Amino acid sequence: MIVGVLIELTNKKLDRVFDYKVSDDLSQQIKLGIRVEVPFNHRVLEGFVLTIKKASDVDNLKEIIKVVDEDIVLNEELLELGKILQKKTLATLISCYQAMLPKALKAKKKAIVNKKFDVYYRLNSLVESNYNKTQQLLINEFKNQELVSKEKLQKISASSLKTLIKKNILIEELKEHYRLTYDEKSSNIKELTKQQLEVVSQVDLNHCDTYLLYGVTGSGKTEVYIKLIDKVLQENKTAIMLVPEISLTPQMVNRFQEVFGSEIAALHSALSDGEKYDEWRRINRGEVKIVIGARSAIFAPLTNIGIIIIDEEHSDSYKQDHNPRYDAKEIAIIRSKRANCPVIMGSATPSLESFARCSKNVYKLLTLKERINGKKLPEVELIDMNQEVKKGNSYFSENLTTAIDQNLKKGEQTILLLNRRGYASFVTCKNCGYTIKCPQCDITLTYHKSSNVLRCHYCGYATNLPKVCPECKEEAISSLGTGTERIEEELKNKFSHARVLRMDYDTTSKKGMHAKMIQSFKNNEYDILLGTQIVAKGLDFENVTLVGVINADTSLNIPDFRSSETTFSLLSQVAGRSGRSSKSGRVIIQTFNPNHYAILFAKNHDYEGFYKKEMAIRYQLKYSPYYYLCYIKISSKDYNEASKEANKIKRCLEKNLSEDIILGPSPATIFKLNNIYRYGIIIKYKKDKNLYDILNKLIKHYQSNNYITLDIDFNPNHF
DNA sequence: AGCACGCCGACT
DNA sequence: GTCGGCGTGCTC
Repeated sequence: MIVGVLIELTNKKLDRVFDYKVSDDLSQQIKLGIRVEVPFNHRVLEGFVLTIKKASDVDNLKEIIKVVDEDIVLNEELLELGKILQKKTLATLISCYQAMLPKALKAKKKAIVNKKFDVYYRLNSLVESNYNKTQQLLINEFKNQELVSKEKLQKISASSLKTLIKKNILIEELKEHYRLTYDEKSSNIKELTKQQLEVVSQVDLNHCDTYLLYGVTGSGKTEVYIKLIDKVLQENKTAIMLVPEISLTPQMVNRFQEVFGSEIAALHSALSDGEKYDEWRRINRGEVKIVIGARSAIFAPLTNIGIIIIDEEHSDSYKQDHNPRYDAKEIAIIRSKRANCPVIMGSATPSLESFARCSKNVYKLLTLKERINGKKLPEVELIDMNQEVKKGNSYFSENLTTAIDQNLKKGEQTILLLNRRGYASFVTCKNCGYTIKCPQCDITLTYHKSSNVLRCHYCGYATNLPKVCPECKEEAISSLGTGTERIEEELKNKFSHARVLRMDYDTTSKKGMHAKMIQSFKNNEYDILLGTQIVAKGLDFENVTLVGVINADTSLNIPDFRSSETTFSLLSQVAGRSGRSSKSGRVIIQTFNPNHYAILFAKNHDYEGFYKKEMAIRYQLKYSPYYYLCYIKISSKDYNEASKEANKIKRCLEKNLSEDIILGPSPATIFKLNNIYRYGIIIKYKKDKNLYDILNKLIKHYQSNNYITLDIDFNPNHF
């Protein structure tokens, strides 16, 4: 037997199958998609078996060392999906397979995750007639069952257990247990409103259509998902439910576990490697019906899928921002075609791309117009910060200050959003205007007050805050910008008695912290929740009646053609956090651009108005969804080499893609990162007829060039 | 990727 | 002489 093995190395030159002989005693264990250990150029590596055959063109084949798995890791569907993924992303095939698996199951010699075992004992023989005290104990314990856990035998000392095992009276048996446990179901599916039922009835569960569920915040999308999944389970099929990222997953998992109990498995980054490993195997063994997770959960090895749901579909986290740069929404549609089941994408502020597809009848539109409590969306007040600054208010306008004060007095809660996208607290010299940047990445360093260091958010470089300006030598360094810490300080000054909970990347990075904070805010242990975008997403607090946005516009200023869309979406989402229960809510948005359309449409809760306006702009500027974009990044240690090759590539593209628009090369947003210079070329195209061929040729051409690295990103989120 | 091999300069 | 720096080639 000969097998073709795809080895673990991520190198374009090695991204193909290598043949190996299989000894007779290993051949029964060999299956497609299983991991094996092979000798490869003076070392031992792991790889996936992709082909099984009788003969090879290569002579002097080496032999497989061992088979790593008992169960198949990549089933037939995933093997095929990996190849599709490779064609779509132009990443290496091995990286596509690795991306589909939890760390513990990737082909990689290191990264060992153990199974967890419980120790049990079996009573073998007790032949003596006069039982001593321990033996009597044993007889009692084993009266009703064959296996007794170690915990139950605590009355017997460790040393006597040892002797019993030695004498072969007790036999030790290990039983694997999964790290996560789920309680049994504790509640039923909520009664749906007429509007929700209408939506549910419109979904054809036996057809592979894609639906966009456009429902305002608080319209009860989650319950629609639950109802649909319940229907699917009754057909004895399974379901995948994607949520944006960690922040939302625990909540969603809790709600699903109330309804579906232990039929669910979770896959998201808040889990440890071991937990992910266990959850994945529960899925692979067919022990669960529903998988809830972040982006990569779209590759869950479920069989017989009956529905795929993607919540908050506008979130950019469904697109992976490193190789393979896949989009989970695309993968969902591919899998749905194979399973002949629907895909449901839900959002209060759908991505322009998805909404546009509805208007072309590529997706089917489902609408939830009303909030479930019958309440209107909250009144939104815009504050012109230009005027406030003249009055001497820098962070908190008069109106926001009074509103917070009133809320504190009423004992109701407030959420404050600090829009920090593309913006953070940084340090400049008041004298000469010099801004301290990272020596490796050319990125403005972010000031962290608690540790008094400046840090690069891209490479991690850290330095102490200098006393004098490195440029003009004046003692005029001061921190600008508005970090959450700064605002928190200001809040404490203004409302000394308020209990403020700060939530941002720094405070929630520890495992489980995020969920804990949300719970304590829910329990009314705090008056004010202050945070970055993390507070805008899907949270549901009964007692929140005021939402304040400190600085609405920072995300408008980032150099990205989607900045209006992300700003609109963020503001709409956060406004929806207010007044979700019987109490009505209020929203105050502070901005320096009170006339910007993204902010005005958000104020009026007018998604469709925003959609029309933004679509017109995209049309004019030839952006998505009118054109597809492809971003080619050319990077090199050598400044001149990078620019020279980037221009060569541009010329090559122009020659071969006459119908497309080719922009650049221009320095990437971060031109210098880790001492590597980066140029970008943008291709705007309508048809991809020649594009993939040309790009594949370029990749091939540069694969043996040690000075130039090519990176290709279709539908990029960032440049 | 990372190991072997080979070619060159520096040094106990 | 020989240690070690790194450029090049190769991997079933």
